[in-house]
Amino acid sequence: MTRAGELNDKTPRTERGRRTLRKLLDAAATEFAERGFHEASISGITRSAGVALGTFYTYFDSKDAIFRALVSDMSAGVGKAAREALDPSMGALEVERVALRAFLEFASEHKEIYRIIDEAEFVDPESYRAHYETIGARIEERLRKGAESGEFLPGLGTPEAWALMGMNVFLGLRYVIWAREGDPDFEGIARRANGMLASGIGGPGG
Amino acid sequence: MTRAGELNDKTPRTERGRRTLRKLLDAAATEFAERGFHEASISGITRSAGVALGTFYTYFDSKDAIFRALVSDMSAGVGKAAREALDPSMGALEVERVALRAFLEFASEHKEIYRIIDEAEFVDPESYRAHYETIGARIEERLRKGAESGEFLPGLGTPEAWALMGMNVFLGLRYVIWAREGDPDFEGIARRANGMLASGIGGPGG
DNA sequence: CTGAAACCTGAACCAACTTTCAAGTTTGTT
DNA sequence: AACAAACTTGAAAGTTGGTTCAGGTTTCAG
Repeated sequence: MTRAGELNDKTPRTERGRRTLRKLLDAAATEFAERGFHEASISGITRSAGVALGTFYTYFDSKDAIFRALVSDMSAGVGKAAREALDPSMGALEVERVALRAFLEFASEHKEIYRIIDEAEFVDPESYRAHYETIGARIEERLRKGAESGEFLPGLGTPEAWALMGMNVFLGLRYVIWAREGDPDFEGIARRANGMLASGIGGPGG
Repeated sequence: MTRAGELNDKTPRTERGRRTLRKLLDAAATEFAERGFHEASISGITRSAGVALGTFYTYFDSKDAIFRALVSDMSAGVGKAAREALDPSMGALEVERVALRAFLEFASEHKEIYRIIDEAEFVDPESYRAHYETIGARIEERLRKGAESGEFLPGLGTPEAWALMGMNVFLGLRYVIWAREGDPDFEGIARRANGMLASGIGGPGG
């Protein structure tokens, strides 16, 4: 089985090997995104990578294995993109606005990532869960800091973090994956979500 | 192909036929929920339904077809459960709290539905999208009414509706599907989400 | 009662993929 | 240059499971 390490021994030792591995991963990303895990075929991946079928097994033990490798790569990529957009000098609310905007932009440029991570719910449930738990924890930590600085209410915790994460994910689903003609731009969406987050939707009596 | 109608002609004409159809649908729900679409097999479904393999094709054209039939059944079921919990005499904010609570309760009692609807993203994308667009539209309509009565801010629209839907779905994911020892109960979750919705998480300066 | 339509049966067909493997080529080190 | 390890190749083995079908059984209207 070999989980966790996943290095397994199949790590390439030569320059050529590293190039081939990368070609396979890139081809797999496209293939899985376009056809979905089950429709995608290893021969499709190797064809599109320009290598022979058997070569695949030099680098991965199975179709599942390459899918898992991809998910963990991508999950890391999402986190990185978010962190890079943020800046410690921002206010807590501003951080949330910028994070959402960066997320929408990133999703828009890497739609394939989203299909693949979503499909992980079925192909590799553990990674899927780990992905959201990690992001959720990161958001919760931001809320805690915001409360500490007095910008947010005290007592915010896991439920608020997951609610916020769900907001972001569904705005991505609607305005990136299922975007329509005439939809507001990402900045506009981020602003509205941020307004909602700041003071809710209740009237002045709130 | 035959979409939409899906009656196709395979509708049973006799009492025995209707019974067999029901047995197949029930067996399929269990089978798909436990194993997922691709791992599930038609022979598994027929075995668990207690009929011969060939009988399956008396009622459905393919594995996809029975999956679609299931998704549309279940999507309707979710909507019905939500509507039944609501009551026109409730205030707008109260409606949202009760709706979330009902959703969490329903999800908790029908976890299989959630796995199946989620998998529809890959097996039957149109139904998946239709499912969320329908719910989103329903929420948007509730927000509009709340704004009209003055209980909600004016100008709420699709972004707020999808944000709210995302909150609910992710709270379901975390507190129903991935529930942990010591988590707050559904009422508690619904209250916290409702507080967030009412006045946001910004401090008094909000 | 009766016959036609509806329904049921399960072995066999079939297409599609994943995975293996033995033989050849390239790379990099000594 | 020379050799071992790394890498590549693609045909073929092996699975798996959806779908078909010809023949039997049950249902039910007339």
